[in-house]
Amino acid sequence: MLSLSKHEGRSGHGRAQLFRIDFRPAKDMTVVSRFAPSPTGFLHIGGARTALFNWLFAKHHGGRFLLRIEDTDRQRSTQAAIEAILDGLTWLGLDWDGETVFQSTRAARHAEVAHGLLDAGMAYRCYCTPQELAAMREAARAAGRPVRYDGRWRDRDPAEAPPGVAPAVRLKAPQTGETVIADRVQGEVRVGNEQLDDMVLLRADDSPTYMLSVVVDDHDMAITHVIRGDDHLTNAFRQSQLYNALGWTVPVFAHVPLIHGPDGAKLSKRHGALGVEAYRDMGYLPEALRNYLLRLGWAHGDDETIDTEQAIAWFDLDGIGRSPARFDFAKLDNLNGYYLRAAADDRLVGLVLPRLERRLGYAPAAAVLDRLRRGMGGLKARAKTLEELADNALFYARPRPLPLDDRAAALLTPAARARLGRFAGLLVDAEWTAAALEAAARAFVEAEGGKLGDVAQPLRAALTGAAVSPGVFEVLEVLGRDEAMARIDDAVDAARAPD
RNA sequence: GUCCCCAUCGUCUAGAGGCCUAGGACUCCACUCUUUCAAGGUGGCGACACGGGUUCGAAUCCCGUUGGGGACGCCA
Repeated sequence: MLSLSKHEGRSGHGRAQLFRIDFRPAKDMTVVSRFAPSPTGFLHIGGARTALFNWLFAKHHGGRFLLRIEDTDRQRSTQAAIEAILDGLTWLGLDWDGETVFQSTRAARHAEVAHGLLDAGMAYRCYCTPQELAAMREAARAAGRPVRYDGRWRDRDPAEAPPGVAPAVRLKAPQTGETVIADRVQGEVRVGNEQLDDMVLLRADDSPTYMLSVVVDDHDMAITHVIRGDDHLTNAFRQSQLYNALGWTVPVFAHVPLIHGPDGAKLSKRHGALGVEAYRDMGYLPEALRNYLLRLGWAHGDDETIDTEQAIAWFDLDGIGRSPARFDFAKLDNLNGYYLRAAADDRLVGLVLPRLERRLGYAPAAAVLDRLRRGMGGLKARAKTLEELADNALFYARPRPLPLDDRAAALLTPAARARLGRFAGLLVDAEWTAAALEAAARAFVEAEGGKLGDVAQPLRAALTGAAVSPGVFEVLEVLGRDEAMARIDDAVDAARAPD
């Protein structure tokens, strides 16, 4: 029997020791993890992280990652939410093994287990009405006592049951001693059994409760590791009691701290508790979100940019911290910029195209597509998100004459336009590569006197309509001689137009 | 109210009693590179919540305080 104190269990060192002794899985034990969302809304960012951790853990150990939709609340579960969750996981690249399990289809099995407990005398029928229960809770709260069911039907003769009241089935939970959870993240957590009441297993309509369903399904699906948000930590005590009553092996628990908003409070919609599809729409790459979520509450030394292959090699439960982390868009942006720069140009073109179409109101022409392909290197280096990338790419897609923003207009002074006109004359039969064009520009300013910017900036304004863009000679090359000369002419001609 | 959990720069974190004058990353600032803006490079600002112990020695172990979070449904 292991008799480490709570505190030894909590320290990093002690924890490692504790689990070396207690939890080293048998050599032939295959890890089976699962993600078990309830389809009452989209796949939010916290759920996505939980799914990622489970997925990574299974991959790391060469095990299986299963998906179970906990749709036992028929009122609140929707088909749209199920699809949103599946889409979200798919977009994130978190594939699951085997068929998706729908918990609602297993109600009969759940009830069967509960009735077995009833037959064995380990559960009992409770005839309390909802009103009675509510009154009980209110009285306890008012008296400053713990709020829980008092077990009034636990040993009462069912013959005394009031007529017309359909009973719920409750577990006859231990009333003395304590229940201990050996949690891979939280350490050894214990609670006195007098703190826990007799949980409902079956409702009055014979439908199973979440508490029953989870335990039965995790057991039947042979789940070895339950990794979930630590809002479930107290549920783990009750579930542990149920496992014991059933004589089943308790899985390894790992309760991961929740993600908080920037103000430290529970993540709300305002903070970013959005569906993953919202992050997709905001222009984040799935690999960036995966990396960000991985580092939120988990660390591997000083490593920051960790691709998925590396994450699989490194991920384990010991690296998970126990304090809640706050969601930070600035860091996500930074990581997204990194993965944007690393992404293949063709892939980015595909992602940016629909965004351009939305801005333009029509599908860009083939020539534009070609420009995007060739100009992507300069474009992707300057964006944090695909939305920003699309904004910056717009000048490649817009028809002439290009609208000028204020700073670009300010750049095109009469003198600058005149200079641009003279430079354009040299361009007519120049070799059309960025390097040659830059050399030409340098030669031009050398001859005229002045800095490269004197010609490069007006050129940028003429070509892109903005004062900020990818390298102007790259833009020149990508646009091609005809389009570039036409854009320059537009700007120069405007100089001749009467004010 | 009861129970449980947490506490290192603004944020994410490294940290296993001496390698800590506390490291990295994001943000911010400066410089650099430079045709713009990014990216890159260099540097800077910036933290062990507080109080007691234990110890030759504490960010690290113990106790308490304070602050934060979570759970207390015939929801999941």
